[in-house]
Parts: sequence; C-alpha cells; structure tokens
Amino acid sequence: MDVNVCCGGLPVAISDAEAEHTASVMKALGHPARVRLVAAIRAADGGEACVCDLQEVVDLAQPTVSHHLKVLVDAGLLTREKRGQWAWYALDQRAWAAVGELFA
Amino acid sequence: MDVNVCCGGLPVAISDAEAEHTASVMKALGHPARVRLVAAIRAADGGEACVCDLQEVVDLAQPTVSHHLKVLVDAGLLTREKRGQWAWYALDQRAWAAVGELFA
DNA sequence: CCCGTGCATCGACAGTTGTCGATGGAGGAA
DNA sequence: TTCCTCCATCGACAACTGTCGATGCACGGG
Repeated sequence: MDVNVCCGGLPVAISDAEAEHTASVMKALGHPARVRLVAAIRAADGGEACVCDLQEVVDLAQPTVSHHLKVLVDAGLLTREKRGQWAWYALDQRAWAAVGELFA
Repeated sequence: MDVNVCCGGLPVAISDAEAEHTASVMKALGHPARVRLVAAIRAADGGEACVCDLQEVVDLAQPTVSHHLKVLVDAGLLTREKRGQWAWYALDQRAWAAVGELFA
C-alpha cells in the first residue's frame, strides 16, 4: 500500500509548443534594456520610434541597440519598417495583447 | 538649423527600477521548463504541488527542477512551504496579477 | 539508534547571451 | 560622382545560464 501522500500525478497543463513559444516571448522581455525599449516605443508619439531616439533611452552602443531590437522583432513583439534613411520600430499590438491573455 | 527629422527625443516611459524588476520577472519565465512548472502548479489540485510531482512534468533531473523552482521563487512568482518531508510550491496570486497589469 | 526518502546545495562543464569596435551597405545631399 | 548619416552585420571576448552527478541535511519509520 502506501501510495505516496503527495505524488499523485499532475494533469498536463500546457503543450510543448505553447511552453516553448511563451518562453521565447518572455525571454525577449527578460532584459532591462529591452523592457525600456518597448516602454519607450509604446509611449512615443505615434507609437513608433527610430533607432537614434531609442539609443538615448537605453544608453548603449548602437550595435547593441540594434541587437536588442532584433531580438524583440524576432519574438514578434515589434515590427520594423525602413522609411527613407531611418528604421522605425513599432509595437505589434496583436502580439502584445496575446501575451496579456496568458496572465488572465 | 536642421534638427533631424526623426530624432526629437523620447519621453521617459519607465524608471530604472521598474525596468529592472519587470525584466527579472520575465527572465524567470523565459525558459520552457519554468513556464511548464508554473502552468502545472496553476492547474494542480489545490493550486500547489511538490517537487516529486513537478519532476515528471518537465522530465529533468531533480537538482535541475529544484534550480528552476528556486528561480521562480526568487522572482516572487512562487511560494515555497515545507510540510513534513515535502516542499510544496504555490503560485503567488498577487505577483501573478501584477504581471498581467503590465500588459493592460 | 540506524536507514530511507525528499529536497537543496555544491562543483563542474558546455552552451548561450550581452557588449563593443570594426566593417559594410543603403540612402540622401551637394 | 563623392561625401555623410543611419543602421545592420560580423568577430571577439567576458559573463551568465542550464544541466547533471555527488553530496549533505532534515525528516519520518523501523
């Protein structure tokens, strides 16, 4: 006898793909500079900003800022649009809302 | 003259402390195993689970599971209560709700 | 008392990430 | 054309992270 007091087996709560996707989005937001970048873009006039503005926000070298922005774009949180000489970044509203759903 | 077309300066959208704290919570959720652990605990009977149950959920060695749980506790997302021989982990509802607020 | 069980910590190692300087490409201006 | 500006990519290096086996500690049962 003596089935263990605690170890009764847990229900499967989430699929592998879901866990993987959620983690990738969270990881993209798991750095202070990237949190600040997203916050600045959200608060910016028109909801978008170019790299030269964002560089001041995080106080890092330009290649580093480009790197962080790429991480956020790859995670699907930001969109990038090249307009003339400048690259404009904006929040992907749909993806942002989807993340909020996870904490409902 | 010639103020740049884009670089007009951005408003400060978030404090250093906020960015740091948000990033630390997100980083804690930035790994598939930890996402699965939280999901399993949320779905578990009574909203809590011990390590021996959680170990099956993520299919990792026991020290690794302990490590991931510690990361989540340090981030404030989980609480740990030792009951007899077992350690029970539960979701910190307040912290969880606070994260959801960030995406409102 | 001595064992067994559940879990945390330690030590080591491979893999990943953050950072920067250097480079290069795409536009715009003269 | 030739320059200059904005930005992405590359290469290198330090720092951090994930993983596991070994160990240790506290508890409960005999």
